[in-house]
Amino acid sequence: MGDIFRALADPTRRQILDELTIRDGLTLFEICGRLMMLHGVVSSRQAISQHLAVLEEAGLVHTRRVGRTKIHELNTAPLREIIDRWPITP
Amino acid sequence: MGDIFRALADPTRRQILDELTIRDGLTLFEICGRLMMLHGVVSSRQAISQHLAVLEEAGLVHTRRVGRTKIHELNTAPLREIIDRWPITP
DNA sequence: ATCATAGGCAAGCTATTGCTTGCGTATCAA
DNA sequence: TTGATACGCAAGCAATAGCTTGCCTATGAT
Repeated sequence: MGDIFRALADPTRRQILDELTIRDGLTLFEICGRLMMLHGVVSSRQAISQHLAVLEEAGLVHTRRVGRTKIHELNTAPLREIIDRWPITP
Repeated sequence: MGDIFRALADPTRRQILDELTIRDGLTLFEICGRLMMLHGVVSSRQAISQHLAVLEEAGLVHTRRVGRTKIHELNTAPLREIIDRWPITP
């Protein structure tokens, strides 16, 4: 299992999580398109693919292949580690 | 205001937050000592000082000077941004 | 069978990060 | 006032991260 903190450290990766929060189950190309349209992200497909690999290693994204596409699904469960580790005092 | 995600990305900085969670209001030298004793961290004083600066810029640590020492206090409030941004679904 | 689509792999480059080193400043004790 | 303690500043260095480039594989359509 990878490092969720390192995965969250990159702003593009956080925007990918934002997109999956809005609309889950996107393919790589769909994520590329939405990031460019809605956030002005200009990264290449390979860059996004590498970001998705980091997110997947951290357990924040689960994937499954459907035909020649790959569906990416958000999994926020690992974020619980953060609030368990440093309790948020109001 | 700095980037809390980048601040959390480094393992030494996370251990600093751990120490402040156990015992709050430590000085730089106390943090250095406890990190070395309890976690086997071998970083220099300057390295820890730079880490604390990053944590302070991110708002995760507040400081106040007392004589010639500097008291570091944990502030977990910025962590709320994380759970607000990506709701944790059980 | 041919071609286009969706994605993977790996090497190379550049910017950033974390660390060290050396010196400087402020506070306290003697 | 002299010395020791606690910390700050800034330049330099090595490791890492993110990105690009080029080529490859697999699935689906015609």
